[in-house]
Amino acid sequence: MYTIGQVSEMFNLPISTLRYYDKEGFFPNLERKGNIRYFSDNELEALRVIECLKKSGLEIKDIKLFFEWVAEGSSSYTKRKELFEHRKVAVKEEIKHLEKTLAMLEFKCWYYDTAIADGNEDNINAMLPNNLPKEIQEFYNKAHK
Amino acid sequence: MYTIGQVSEMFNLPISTLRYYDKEGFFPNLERKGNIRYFSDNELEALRVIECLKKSGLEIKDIKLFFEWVAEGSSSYTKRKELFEHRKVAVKEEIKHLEKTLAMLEFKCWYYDTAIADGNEDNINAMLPNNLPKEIQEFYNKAHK
DNA sequence: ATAAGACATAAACCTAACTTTAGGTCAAGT
DNA sequence: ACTTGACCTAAAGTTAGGTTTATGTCTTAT
Repeated sequence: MYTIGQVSEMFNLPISTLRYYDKEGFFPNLERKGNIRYFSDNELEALRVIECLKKSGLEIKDIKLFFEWVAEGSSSYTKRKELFEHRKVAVKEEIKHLEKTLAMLEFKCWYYDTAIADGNEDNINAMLPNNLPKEIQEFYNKAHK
Repeated sequence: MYTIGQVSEMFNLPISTLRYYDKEGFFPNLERKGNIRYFSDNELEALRVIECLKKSGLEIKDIKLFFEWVAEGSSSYTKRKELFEHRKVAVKEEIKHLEKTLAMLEFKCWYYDTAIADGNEDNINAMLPNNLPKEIQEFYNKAHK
């Protein structure tokens, strides 16, 4: 059993955020003793799920919906499974998008390394868009496709 | 040369967003003929940089700063290079975080597959936290570390 | 000549996800 | 007795990043 202050430290989340999540109904089984919240492992796992779903791109109102499904019991297993499957697809796409972003960043780092060495961007611009060094050309193409 | 409507289609961005970016100073060399904007390859590349920096987690006000550095010319090459290096680190961290998220999603998919097959969560709960099937245990550990 | 469609501006408006404020309870230490 | 520190609530406030609205211009097709 943990107080809200302890959970705040453990998850590096402001106390106000934990209260907000509670108000949103994310801890339906949270225990209280004399108005004070006590978090159990149950709530810690709920917090991990919240962070996971949030990171996957789900909005708070839809995470709320998920916790309503949990409250419905075993009849909602299939719905819950499908939610996680869809989130998996979304996260995989997001990672791909970030890898494209990374390619642009690699290109730009090379660009400025070269510009610093040359003192100007003339040589680089002469190589664009198809005569860059092999490895850099790959970054460039990935970032521009 | 492209009109704002064409660029909007090409980048799948609302016209209002392009005007907003312009107002923020992201297209310092944008040409106008009789008050109408004409976007060149220059501005398209600026848009790619904006999307890249935004995706990397940079705020609009800091992207603004970057375009001010560009306007300063070659004296800001080093600053610009450092910005891209830092963004690279940030994106790599973000990808790692998403991979952890993905591990949680994989675990949850298995969890509900099993719950659906069993009709309840009892068997699963008996395996937690250390006696899961090998592959699933790895997802679980990654998601809970 | 008039209606439609693409362009323009300034300024007000919107939304999500918190965060802050103002006020209060309660237990422990000095 | 009183101050400190951790907890509580309800309600108002904040912020980023656009988006919408109201109004107007200009060109082109009917």
